[in-house]
Amino acid sequence: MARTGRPREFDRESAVRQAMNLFWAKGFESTSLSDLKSTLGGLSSASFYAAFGSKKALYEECLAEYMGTCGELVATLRDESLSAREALRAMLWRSIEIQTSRDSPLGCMAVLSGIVCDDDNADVAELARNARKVNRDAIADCIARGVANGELADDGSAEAFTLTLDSFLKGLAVQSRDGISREALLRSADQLLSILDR
Amino acid sequence: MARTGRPREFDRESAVRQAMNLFWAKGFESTSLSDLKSTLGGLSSASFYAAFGSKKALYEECLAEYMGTCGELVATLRDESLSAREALRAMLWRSIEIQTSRDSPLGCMAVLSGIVCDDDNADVAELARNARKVNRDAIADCIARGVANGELADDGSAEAFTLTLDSFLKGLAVQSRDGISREALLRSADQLLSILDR
DNA sequence: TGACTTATGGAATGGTTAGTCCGGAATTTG
DNA sequence: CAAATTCCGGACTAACCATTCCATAAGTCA
Repeated sequence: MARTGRPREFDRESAVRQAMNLFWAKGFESTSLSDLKSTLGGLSSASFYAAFGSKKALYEECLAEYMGTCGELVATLRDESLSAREALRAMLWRSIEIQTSRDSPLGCMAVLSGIVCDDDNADVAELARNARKVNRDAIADCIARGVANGELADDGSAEAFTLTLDSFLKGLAVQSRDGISREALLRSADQLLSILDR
Repeated sequence: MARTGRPREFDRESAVRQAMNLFWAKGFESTSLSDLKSTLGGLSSASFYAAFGSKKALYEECLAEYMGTCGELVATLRDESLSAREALRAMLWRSIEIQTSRDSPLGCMAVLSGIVCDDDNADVAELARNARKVNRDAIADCIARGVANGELADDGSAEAFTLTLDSFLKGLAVQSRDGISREALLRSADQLLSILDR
């Protein structure tokens, strides 16, 4: 059943992707409605609000889009065809590749776009925080899997290693923004994994 | 020679410290002039601009204050009475203590307050970036010192280790904001240093 | 005392913010 | 064809933004 009424003049999906890149690059608060409207093809306020509801609602959509594409690490971590160590390494490499890619903003949207906020945007900060927690939990699960199948030492260091990896991962967002090269970060990631060699 | 003219009615030094806490907690852009004026004792616009020049100038002062006090890690790293490893460990512990302290905002001001910015606040972002670089260079120097005196292996991994530590350190800012406990982060930091035990 | 200097309260600046509203245009359905 | 539905351009709102201005107050110096 086709939709009745006048058809939308822009592609909503690609608009969300463009908005995602804007929020990713500038953060939630520094991205203004007029930024968004002009980037998404010069649409009017009426069109914007009819299509997306509000700036916050669009941000939420963009963050979900990000976590389902560029920021997607969970699938790698859960890939049972890889050993835990291979999965962790693949996750780090994938993340570094995306964070340092020139085809998208530097760094990680979930880290950069919603840590520091005005009080009345606390809900935006919480969305980003939840997104970060999803990744942290997936890292913990991956390590637990390695411990369970005997691949990793069962010496009580699993929680610490989760945080070590996760902190490093989040630091990458800043390093990428600061212009540290992909190659240097990759070497650093491999060195970090050598913790498992003891 | 005493200053002439009507004396200022507030303590400029303590005002800078209070402003530092505000910028630290909320970032540069989310901290508004009215936030600042009311927090610094309800002073007027005239008094604010007479004392500090502009919002950006005050931010610069606050960042310098931060780097000279709470964010001060360079002195620890250069402490020649400590071995390189001891210095690195002391630096990490000090940083975690401050970033997770309840007596000041969570996380690191140099990381949180100036990564994501509007285009016309690019100079603010650069101030914060320079502050971060100071710490990174100090870490590199400390590791170089350890290599030079034979304490650390001279196997070409120094640059990677600098980045590994520095990325972890910056990730701490996010973890602290996300409510990760001090104790867990300290365990994680010690695990990270075990890279040196190979 | 009077000249000078600096700080203060408060009003006013021009610009931007997110969001609303309305009249008209474009489409589907009957 | 007419009715119903949806979208669009653009004017509009009310709040907030950093900053400036001015008359006045409170000091020092000679």
